[in-house]
Amino acid sequence: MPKELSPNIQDYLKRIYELTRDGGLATTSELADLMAISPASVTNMLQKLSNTEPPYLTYTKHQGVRLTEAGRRAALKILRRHRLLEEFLVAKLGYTWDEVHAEAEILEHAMSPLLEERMDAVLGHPEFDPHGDPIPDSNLDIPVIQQTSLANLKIDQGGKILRVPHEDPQVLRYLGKCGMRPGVEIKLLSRTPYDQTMRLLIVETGEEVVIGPKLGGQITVRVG
Amino acid sequence: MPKELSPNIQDYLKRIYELTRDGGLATTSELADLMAISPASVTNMLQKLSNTEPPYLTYTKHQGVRLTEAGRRAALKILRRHRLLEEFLVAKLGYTWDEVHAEAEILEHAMSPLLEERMDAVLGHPEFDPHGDPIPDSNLDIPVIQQTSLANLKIDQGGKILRVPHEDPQVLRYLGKCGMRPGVEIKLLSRTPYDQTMRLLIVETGEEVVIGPKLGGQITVRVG
DNA sequence: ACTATTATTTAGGCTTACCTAAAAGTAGTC
DNA sequence: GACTACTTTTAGGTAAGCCTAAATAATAGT
Ligand SMILES: [Mn+2]
Ligand SMILES: [Mn+2]
Ligand SMILES: [Mn+2]
Ligand SMILES: [Mn+2]
Repeated sequence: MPKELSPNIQDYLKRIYELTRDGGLATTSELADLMAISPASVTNMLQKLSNTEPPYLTYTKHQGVRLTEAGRRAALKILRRHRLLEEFLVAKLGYTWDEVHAEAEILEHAMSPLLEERMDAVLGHPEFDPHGDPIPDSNLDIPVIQQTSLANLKIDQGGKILRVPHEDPQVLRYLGKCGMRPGVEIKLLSRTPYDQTMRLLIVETGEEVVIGPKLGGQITVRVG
Repeated sequence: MPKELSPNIQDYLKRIYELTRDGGLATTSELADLMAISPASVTNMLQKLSNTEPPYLTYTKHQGVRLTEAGRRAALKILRRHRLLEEFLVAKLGYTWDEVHAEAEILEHAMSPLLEERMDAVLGHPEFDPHGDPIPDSNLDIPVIQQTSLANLKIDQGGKILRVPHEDPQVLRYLGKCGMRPGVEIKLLSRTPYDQTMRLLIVETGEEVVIGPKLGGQITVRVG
C-alpha cells in the first residue's frame, strides 16, 4: 500500500497535476523552474516516482511525465487540503487573499485527515477557494467548470470572473484593489493590437481596469 | 543569526525544556526514550546543538544537557505554538482534549509567525491550553504558577486542579470521563499505604475518583 | 544534412538525521 | 579497589533530496 508521501513528493505531484490539466506532458525544466531546483534533481525524482509500486507517473525519457491514476489521486488530495486551508484562513482567521497561498503551501503537508474534515465542516463544505479554484470534495471529485480565459474574450463581450492566479501576492493585491474578484461581472472594452493589453469595465462600479496579456491569460471568466 | 530550526531540533529543544524545568539536567537516555530513537542519535544531536553559534545547550559528556538562553527561547517559541494550537483546535474546530496533542505536535512546525498571531488574536490571547498548561505570551513570558502535585496533598486537603498530563489520549479520556479537568475543585479522601492509590472527591458533583500514584504525580493543584 | 543551441540525463558528492555495533566511561557492591 | 551493570560515546553506514559538472539527446536555423 502507498505509504505516506513526503512533503516534497506531494508538491511534485501537485505541480505536475497543474501542468498537465490540459492533457499535455509536464517537462523537467518546467518543474525545475516552478520548484526552484536543478533539472538534475527533477529528473531524479521523476524517475523515482515512475518506479514505485504503484507508479505515480509515467515517464518517457526526454519527453516528460504525466500522472497515473494513483498520482492524480495523491495530487487531488493535497490540492484539496491546500484550497481548504486558503479558504479557512480567509474565512476564519482574517487573512487577505494574497497572504494565504504561501501559508497553505506549508500547512497542507502537516494536515491530518481529521483536521481536513473539521475545517471542511466548519466552512460548510465550500466549493471554491478564495481565488475561485474548485475544492475537490471528500471523494476527490472536482467539478469541471465551463470557462474561458480573458484573452479569448471578444470586444464588448461581458462575463463573470471565475478564477484568478493565486501564487503571486503582488498580483493579488493589484487585482483586489481593482475589484477583480471571482463573481464580479466585467466587460471587455478594448484590446491593443500589438501588445494585447486589455481595458475592462467592472460593471457594478463602472470602473475601468487595465490588464496585460500575461495576466489576462490566467484569469478565467464565464461568458455571458 | 539563528537560522530556521528543523522540526526535529525544535522537538529536541522542547523535550529538553520539559525535562529541565525543575533545574536539573536532561540525560541522553531520557531523550532517546521520549523521542523513540537510539541513544547514539541523541548524543550526536546534543553535541551538534552545543556547538552552534550561539549554542542552544550546554553539554557535559556523560552528564547531560541544559538549555542556554537561546535554547530556552527557541523552546518557548515552539511551546507557545503547540499550546495555542491545542487551544485553537478545541475552541474553534470541535476537537476533544485527547485529540489535540498529536495534531499540535506536527502543526507546530508548520506555523508561521502570522498564523501564530492570528490564532492568538481570535482566541483572545488565552493564558492556558486545554490541559491547563500556561501559554507563553508573544514576548515568551510564561507565568510561574504556584502549584503542587496531587501526590503531595494531605488527607482531607482540598484543591483546585491546575493541570493534567497532555500526551496520552487514553489518560485524557479517562480523566475527562471522571470530571478531572483544570479548574475543578477536588478533595483527597484517602491514600492507600503501600501503592499510594488515591481516592478523590469531585466537590461539585460529589463523585469519587481513583487515581494511581504515577498519574497523580502528574496532576497539579492549587491547595486551598 | 550539419551545426549550434537548448533540454535532459548521468555521474559523483554533500548534508541531515537516523541506525547498529563496539568501545569507553560511571556507579554501585563487595 | 576491583567487578559488574548500565549509560554514553565513537565509528562507520544508510536513505532522502538536494547540488554541480559532464555527457547525451532533441530541436531549430541554414
Ligand atoms: Mn494556492
Ligand atoms: Mn506545499
Ligand atoms: Mn500537548
Ligand atoms: Mn513536534
